[in-house]
Amino acid sequence: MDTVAGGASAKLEKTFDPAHFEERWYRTWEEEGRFQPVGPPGSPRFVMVIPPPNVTGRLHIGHAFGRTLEDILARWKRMLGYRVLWVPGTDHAGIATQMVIERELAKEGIDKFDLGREKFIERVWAWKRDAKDTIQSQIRRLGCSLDWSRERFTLDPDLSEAVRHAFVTLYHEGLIYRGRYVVNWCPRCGTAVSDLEVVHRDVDGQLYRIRYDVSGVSSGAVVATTRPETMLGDTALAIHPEDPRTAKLRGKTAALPIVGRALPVIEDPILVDREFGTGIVKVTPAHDANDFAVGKRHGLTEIVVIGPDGKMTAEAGEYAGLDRFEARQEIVKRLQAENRLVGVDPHRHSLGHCQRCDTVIEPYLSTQWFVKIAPLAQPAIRAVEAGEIRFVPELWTKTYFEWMRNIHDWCISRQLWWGHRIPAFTCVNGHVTVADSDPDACETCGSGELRQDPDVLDTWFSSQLWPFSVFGWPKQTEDLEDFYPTDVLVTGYDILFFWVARMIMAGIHFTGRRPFSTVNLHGLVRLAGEKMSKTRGNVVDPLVAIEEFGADALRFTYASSATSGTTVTLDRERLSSSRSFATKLWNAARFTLSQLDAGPRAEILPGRELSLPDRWILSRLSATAADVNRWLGEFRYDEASQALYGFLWHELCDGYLEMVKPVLSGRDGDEAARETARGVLERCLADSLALLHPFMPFLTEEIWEKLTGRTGTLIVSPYPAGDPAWRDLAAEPAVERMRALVTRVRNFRGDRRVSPTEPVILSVDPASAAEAEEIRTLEPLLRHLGRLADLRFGPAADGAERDVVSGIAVALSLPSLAAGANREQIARTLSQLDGEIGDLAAKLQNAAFLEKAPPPVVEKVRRRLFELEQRRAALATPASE
RNA sequence: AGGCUCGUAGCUCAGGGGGAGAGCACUACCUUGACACGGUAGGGGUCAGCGGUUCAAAUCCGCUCGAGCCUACCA
Repeated sequence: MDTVAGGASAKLEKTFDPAHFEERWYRTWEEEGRFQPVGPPGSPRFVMVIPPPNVTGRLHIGHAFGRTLEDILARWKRMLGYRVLWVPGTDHAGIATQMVIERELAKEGIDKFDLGREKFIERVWAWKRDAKDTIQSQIRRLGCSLDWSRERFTLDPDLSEAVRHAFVTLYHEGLIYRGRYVVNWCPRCGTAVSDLEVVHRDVDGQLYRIRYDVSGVSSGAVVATTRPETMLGDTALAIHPEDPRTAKLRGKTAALPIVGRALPVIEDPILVDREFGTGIVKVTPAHDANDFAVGKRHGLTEIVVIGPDGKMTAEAGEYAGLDRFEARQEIVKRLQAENRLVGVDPHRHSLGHCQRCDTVIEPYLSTQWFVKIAPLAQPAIRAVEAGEIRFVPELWTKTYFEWMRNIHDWCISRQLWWGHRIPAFTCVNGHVTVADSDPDACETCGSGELRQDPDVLDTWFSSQLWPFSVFGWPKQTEDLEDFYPTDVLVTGYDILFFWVARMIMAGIHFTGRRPFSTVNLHGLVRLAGEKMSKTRGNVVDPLVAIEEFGADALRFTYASSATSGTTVTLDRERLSSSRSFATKLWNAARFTLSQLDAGPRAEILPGRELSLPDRWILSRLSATAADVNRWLGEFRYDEASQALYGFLWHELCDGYLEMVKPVLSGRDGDEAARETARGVLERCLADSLALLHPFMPFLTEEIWEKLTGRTGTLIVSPYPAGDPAWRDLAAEPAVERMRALVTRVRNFRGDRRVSPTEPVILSVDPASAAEAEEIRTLEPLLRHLGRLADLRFGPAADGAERDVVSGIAVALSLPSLAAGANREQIARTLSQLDGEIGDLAAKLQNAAFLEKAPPPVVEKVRRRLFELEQRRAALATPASE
């Protein structure tokens, strides 16, 4: 359909089909540079960086949720006149992506070691290009207004340079060190992982009690362990220095079963809990972080018996080559045979699993790189304490402090191929050189024989630089100057520690400034009660939802589901209801456009005489606009979308549209009123489109074009703030009273089970002249909407049913049918009234209430009691039939 | 083991010291010229339980029960 520019005469298709225009509008916006910041540097700006999705495959509905919220903010701020920049990009996601490629290779029967590091990395790059395209097209379909000309990838040359510079800087500051420690090791992934990448889960295991012989102590020493296979690496037994139960073991030497090694009995008050088990602990420094610390304190040997592949090492003697869990069974069997197994008890305990592949994590002694984190954490804690960075919802502040104040050093080296190679070079003499560019010679001894560390960095080491590396840091670029620090970061709370906390630390450390001022943490998306997660594979593609319901409906569903809680439930019913809402808007627009066949009229409003309904809907529009702005300012997307839903559907469509249909029909011959109503209608539609645009950009832009004749300009049109001059505190209650009267009439028919078209006679007996005047003004509407046979002023006629509505005494009757009053219904209402009247009366007899409650509250209770009593009196008066 | 969050209508969830709310679902009626992805009206809740503070508690405090999440080196 061709568009007609310059008038509001264009028609909308009868049926609403989002697929018809969504892609077209995205293309238009992009071609016209709407996603790029416009305006001179220094003018008010709004900057966000996307949380870069992993290039592991496709976007799932959780990502789409976060991006929708960001786009709502971006579009809102853009319409408010800010210079908006939202930077897109993707994350190489080291371990996650490497796993995906390994799986792909496995399908082809290829082992990555046969392929070799370089060829493997080539494969990943090829994969990455496809995945990036997929993700980008998904984000486009969602309508996100990202500036694609600035798209970044964490492995881009300049971003890699930033990573290297960060590493080198921290190293020279003494904040990165290399050392041999027990780390979390995933035998399947073949790499160390950080504490955060270990998922703890309770599992049912066994606690084995094993007797070790001790020279001079006939009973020996019984130790308890959940991991008998590690005993092969025992190098001591430990007791508490003040435990009388184990005092006889002091200074003795034990013999390690199976192996026969002599184990000193050491005393360590930190390791040994006197309350637990036998009070004797086997010490395995190479396979337990606590034992490692004890080993350091007591100078114990570290014997590695489980290798990086999870199999027993040569140190394990006859068990060498066995898988760690097989070895456990064999050792238990052997101990049993040797009569050393004193007992086995079921034992439920927490066990670490690999976040990526769920393999049981092995504490493994190896040489790794670490970030000394405490000096970085301090300023990051202070920034939040000082309010320079704010979390929304606020409750996350506590969680942040909790973690930051108990933070541990961060293991950043990964034994992977996909990622940023660690810029450390070791010479033949073992000296380490760390530099921004590859060194030719060792900086200590000048040796030219250098070998770069084969490991790569934890993905999050590069992600933490994202808010400034995307702008060219460490170079002092214009972009960095202009767009950093950013304003708002929107992300899921699940990466508060992984990413947000680390960005705050890195941002402050490297740039001296907080990376953003507000962190909006949203909940995690569940679909039909099922938990979403990348590794579980039950992800749902947002494109499927877009194809079925339209991007606008998906977005509106996200917005209205975005409560401040920790989970967001996405279900089909909700999507379907959002689509209905889109359809409702479409049809309201169709109707409005059909009334505006001679061009726009909103500008004629100033100086015109407005009817009560006109004043009412403009007042509601103004209030709604103010509310939406306020809610968005508080990141309450749910409240904002609800306000719009309520206004558009229940006030504009159900209310105003129905009220003005008689005027618009022209049958009453009041041309001036008709023109005014058209103007009001146009104003309401235009502002509704603008208000809804951040939530439903495609549909609103489509209608906007038909309404204004301006193509693709809604995205940069001003966002309605809610004109206070339109607030009308007289029109609102007047129209609402009238609506209540109409409802009462319909209700009356319903009680009597007569047709909605059955004429009813309504008598009203206003208490004041002002009220009478108000009702007379609204009389045509009351007659029309209530389908009244007659509207009479004065006391109730014989046979009528009496009531009080909004303080107005009314009487209802059916002229045609002698339908008797619905006694049951009335009796039920009366008993409800009696209950409430009793409560209120008791309140007013309570001296303490009268004395202590604020006068307005007391007054309110009085008024309400009065109204209820009026109603009771009216209803209780038997109609004189 | 600690910490956090949550228990409100059949479902999903807002609200949060003074008259229990929304959307969906449900019931009845309505082919009214924007819309049946519609309209009109209606039913439905001792706001998890117990105790406390208060003139007043769904709302604040404590405890109990239940659910979820996070952190943690208990052999």
